[in-house]
Amino acid sequence: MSEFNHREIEKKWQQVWEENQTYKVEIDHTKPKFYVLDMFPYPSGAGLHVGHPLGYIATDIYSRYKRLKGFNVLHPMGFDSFGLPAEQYAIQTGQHPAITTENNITTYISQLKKIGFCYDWSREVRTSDPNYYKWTQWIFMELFNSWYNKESDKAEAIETLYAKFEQNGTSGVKAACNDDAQSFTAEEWEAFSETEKYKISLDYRLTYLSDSVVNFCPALGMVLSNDEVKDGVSERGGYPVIQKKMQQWVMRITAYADRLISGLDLVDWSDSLKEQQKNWIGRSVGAMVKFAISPLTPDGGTNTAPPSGAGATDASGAFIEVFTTRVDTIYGVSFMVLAPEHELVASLTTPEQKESIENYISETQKRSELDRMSDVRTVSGAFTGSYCINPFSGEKVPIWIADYVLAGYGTGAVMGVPSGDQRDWNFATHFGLPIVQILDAQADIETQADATKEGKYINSGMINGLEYKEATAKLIAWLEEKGIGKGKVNYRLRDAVFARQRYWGEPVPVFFKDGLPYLIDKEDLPLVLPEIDKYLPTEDGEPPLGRAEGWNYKGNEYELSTMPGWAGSSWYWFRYMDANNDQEFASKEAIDYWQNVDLYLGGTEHATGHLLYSRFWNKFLKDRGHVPQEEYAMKLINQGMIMGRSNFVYRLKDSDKVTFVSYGLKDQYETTKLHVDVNIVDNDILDVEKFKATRNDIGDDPQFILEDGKYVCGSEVEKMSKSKFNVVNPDTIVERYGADTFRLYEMFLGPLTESKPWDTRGIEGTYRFVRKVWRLFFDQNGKNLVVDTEPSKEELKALHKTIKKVNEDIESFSFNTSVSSFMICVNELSDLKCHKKSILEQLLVILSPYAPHVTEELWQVLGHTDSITAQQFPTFDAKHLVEDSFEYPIQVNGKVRATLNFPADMSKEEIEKLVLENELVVKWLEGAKPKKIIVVPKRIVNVVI
RNA sequence: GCCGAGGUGGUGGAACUGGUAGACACGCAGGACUUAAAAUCCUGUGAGCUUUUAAACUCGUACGGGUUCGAUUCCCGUCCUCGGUACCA
Repeated sequence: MSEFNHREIEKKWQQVWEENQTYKVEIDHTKPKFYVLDMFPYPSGAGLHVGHPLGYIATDIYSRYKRLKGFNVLHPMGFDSFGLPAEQYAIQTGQHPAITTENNITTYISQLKKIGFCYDWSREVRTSDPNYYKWTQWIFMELFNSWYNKESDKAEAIETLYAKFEQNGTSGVKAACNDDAQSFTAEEWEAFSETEKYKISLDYRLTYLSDSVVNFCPALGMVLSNDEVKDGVSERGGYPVIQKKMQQWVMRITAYADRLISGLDLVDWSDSLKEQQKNWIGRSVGAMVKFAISPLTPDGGTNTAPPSGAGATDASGAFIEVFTTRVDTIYGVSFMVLAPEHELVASLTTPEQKESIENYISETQKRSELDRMSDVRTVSGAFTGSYCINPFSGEKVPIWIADYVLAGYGTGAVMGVPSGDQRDWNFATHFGLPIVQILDAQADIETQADATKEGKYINSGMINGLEYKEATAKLIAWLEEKGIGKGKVNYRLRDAVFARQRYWGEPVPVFFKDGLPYLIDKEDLPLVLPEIDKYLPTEDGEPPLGRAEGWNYKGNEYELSTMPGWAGSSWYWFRYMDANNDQEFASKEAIDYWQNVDLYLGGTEHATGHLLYSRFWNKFLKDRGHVPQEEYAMKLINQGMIMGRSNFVYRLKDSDKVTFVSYGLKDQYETTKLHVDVNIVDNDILDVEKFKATRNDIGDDPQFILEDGKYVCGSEVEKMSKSKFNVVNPDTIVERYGADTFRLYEMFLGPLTESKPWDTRGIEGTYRFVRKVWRLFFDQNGKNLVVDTEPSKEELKALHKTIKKVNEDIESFSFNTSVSSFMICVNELSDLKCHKKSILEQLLVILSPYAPHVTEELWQVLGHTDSITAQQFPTFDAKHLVEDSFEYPIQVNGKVRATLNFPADMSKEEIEKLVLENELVVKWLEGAKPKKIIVVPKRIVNVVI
């Protein structure tokens, strides 16, 4: 084959690799292991677009590179195949999601195979496969059978908790548990029935049932994601959506909050990602404070304040508990705000306020949490009519409700300190509540809040004259002494809801008996998703699984919700280690060898979802002795998104005939901008005939106002999506330019971690590059040019420069600049007319991770019979980079203060002359403190002090 | 709103620790080869301006300030774009 034909070459080598199982990986103790993982995709119906493979190409290059460096590389691929879109499609068409998912995966695999990845496909996993989700369910059961012991700081089997209760009851037990868990003695424990004991244990287990708020659409009878809700109505149908409490399975991720923070020190992730996770967990140190409720007097008013400094809760014992990070500002409290969902709201509302409170609550129910947080400009709230007592000052504090307080964070109640918090200040100003200065350093609290911790306290009772630290300590000590509060660490992180009211997910291996949840027998795993007739909720609003006939466990009802999307993806990297094991989720031998992921690559959009949940599960599995490492992803890279480049046509408004005007002339008319399929646009020039033929919404005889006989389209960069007609399919690109060119171009587009637009035009450059590589081996007539002679100095220099650069670039994930280096190298070798075997051999090896097919082919042209994948990455030899410069010391006052570098071909005399001519520089150095010298090989450029 | 990232020619981007801004590539223009096209090769290409030429000068890294002999790079402020914001995966 002497004519370059990417189709033949790529087809041939993909076949050879498949037949020889070139990329099959086995445990091999003679080599160091290296585990490269991509975040596995959700197989959507639209197939892959050119944005998806970006990360896969990067990891593929890295894997191939590591292999050339002598590592045993695990590089698998699989599918996160449970999800909403397949279910949505099923609702619309009645097609079983398993079938559409299967089809989509088939498409994905064929698309991926065309790009020439070195995946070991024998290890493929699918989260929707019962052989896989058997183990997802198994992990769920392990979590259910565990509790978190804060003393040993790890999860333990629930039996150890029973043992502790038997010995000392709840005293001395430090557990992550539900807030309402009760206390009891060992004797009381013994007296409980088995059922009662079990019921108590439910408050401690790492998965538990809890009430949480969801978007519920009564018209659709469905729970919706925030995604599916737009402006308070459902995206589909536009029906109203309300916030509704629902009992759901929840995972106690908060037990791991501190370890999720400290574990970040063990991994090599970007600071910004670590920052995002830390902020998401949101550890804050503060205090819990109870505000006694001032009881209603018989005439409907409230009591006057009790004597100041009373502290103790009053006779009724009712109180509101708040969490605050600024207990030091407590003397500045001028109101109390509850979340509208707070459980005390109903009982606190006085008859006069009932109507306004109820109106406010119904308004709030229409707004999602995101709306409530985003919109800080609109201050809203309602007064309950009741008051509580500031335990320190004894002052009467009015109780309000407002939707800027969220039920899910802290206690769902906030003490309002308008002088120290801007949102409180806005609230107080809006409703005419007092603003009290509490620190002498607070400035200008008439116009805005000042959150300073500087200065000394004023108007602040027992802490007047103190500073922040002592004041906080004194207040907390007093609270703890009186038993009305305590210092507390709080987290923004909430326990993770582990249920979806949907069909297409893992069934939860739980049944209910006498209202209590029980696990099914492990022998009965997997609990396989049952067939149902329709994928909609039942008439009485139960999840779709409620439709399944005979869906019960030995006569007991199964849990009807399924697991969330993040379940299957929270442990999948272990499954790849031993993907076909039906005895364990992975064998001990495999886990011991592969340990954890050395390089993990995926989008930054997973920062606070998947990447937190999966770390949680990994830590849990480690605590229970199933896996060895505290963290599973040692190095993480976030690839950027590839955006689409949309094209537009401009349609005249108010015109009898359908008329489109070219981009350059559109400003002379009133036009409407319309998306046009980028696949019928070349270089921004519209193929008018194809446009006419493919659009049926433009009439029979559309008119075009052209410029220079062409219709020029406008363009914009947007997210790639079908609806924007800007999707580019990798298959088309691979067919036309080849996988090697495609791989090189994806890398050449820009830095891996940044988002960048796809522009098919630019691919010509890398296509030319690949053909230039071919031209180093064959001339235009297909004559083999390769000679086996000694390479010249220049040739070695060009090669080794590139070896060095490419090596450094791959290690630092700068794939874009290494492609540039290859281009420069090949240009230089072409200019030198270099066709020498020893140079070309090494060039092929370093290029092979990027362009595996063409290099494999040319490797054979050089007379080899083995695969290029079995080679060693060549070592860079510095001696070939001819010294361009040498050092020349600059003396100032007889002392060497600096050295300048000069081109090697300059004579001593010339340098003397230059230095003299640059007397200024030297003199300037004299008066300065030399810090650093910039070395520029070509010429003296600059001196830095 | 909050958290995180980013903004450099017509376009994608390069520039190592603060030291010649625009590497490499696309596009465009001109040329060679060709009956022609494709392919290939060569030259030019940030803006402005002076000059017959050679060449030089001024401006220029979102905007406004600051630090520095020197800023795309560091600091403060503003604007814009993207990701996340807990049931998309």
